[in-house]
Amino acid sequence: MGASKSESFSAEHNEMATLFKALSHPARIAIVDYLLKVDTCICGDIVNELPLAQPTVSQHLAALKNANVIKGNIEGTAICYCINPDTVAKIVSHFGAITTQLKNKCC
Amino acid sequence: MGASKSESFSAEHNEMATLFKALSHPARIAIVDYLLKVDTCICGDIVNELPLAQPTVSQHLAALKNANVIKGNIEGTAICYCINPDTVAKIVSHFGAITTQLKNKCC
DNA sequence: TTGTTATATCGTAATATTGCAATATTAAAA
DNA sequence: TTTTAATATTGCAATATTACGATATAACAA
Repeated sequence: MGASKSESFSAEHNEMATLFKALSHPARIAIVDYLLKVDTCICGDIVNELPLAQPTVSQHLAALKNANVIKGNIEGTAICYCINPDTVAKIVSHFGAITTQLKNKCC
Repeated sequence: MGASKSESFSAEHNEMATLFKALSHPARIAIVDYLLKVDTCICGDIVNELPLAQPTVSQHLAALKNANVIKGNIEGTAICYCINPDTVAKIVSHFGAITTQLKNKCC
């Protein structure tokens, strides 16, 4: 015992948890932030923007890609990353629902 | 080496990452969901709602409380938990900013 | 005081995450 | 083809998370 008992929870709860886990590291938040700041999606210098070694950044990018937070297109030798607006919309909608439910509370 | 290099990132990035980490487990998503479903904040039966042992649920509640996602008031023998609307507002605002930035993109 | 109920803490095992050096891969450039 | 640049993968050590039995604590009830 020790590992997460994800099978015991609903698919929706697991999906949201996976999404938040992808965003649960400052390096990955910084990557998302950077992708939003840069004008264009065409970029291949994320490694230089972070205080981490190249393999570590590659791992974080893979984690974000795996959770559909970002998309990556191969552009010659480089890779163009950009935010996946669908995933952002999913999170926005999740918190929209929470906000609505909170309005009908006393708290 | 192996631990997170959080000192190397901005306070804001760390804050958001900590918030998302609190929501990065299906049990904690389920707890938030349950607190929103229940009519009143006065509740002390969260343990029975989850497929986990009492100490484990207690740990998850502590994690959510620690990240200010929920608030807990002692009510005799039981404890009344409820969502912290300020933290929800913080996340909503974070994604509001992202959504605005995304609108000015090509992607 | 003694029991009962609700929740927290401790200790520990299983597993997951983080970070990086070394190395591999891939595609364009020379 | 050889070199170069960008990114991915492997292997491994350090650390963090998850889960739970056992036990502690805290407040009310009898």
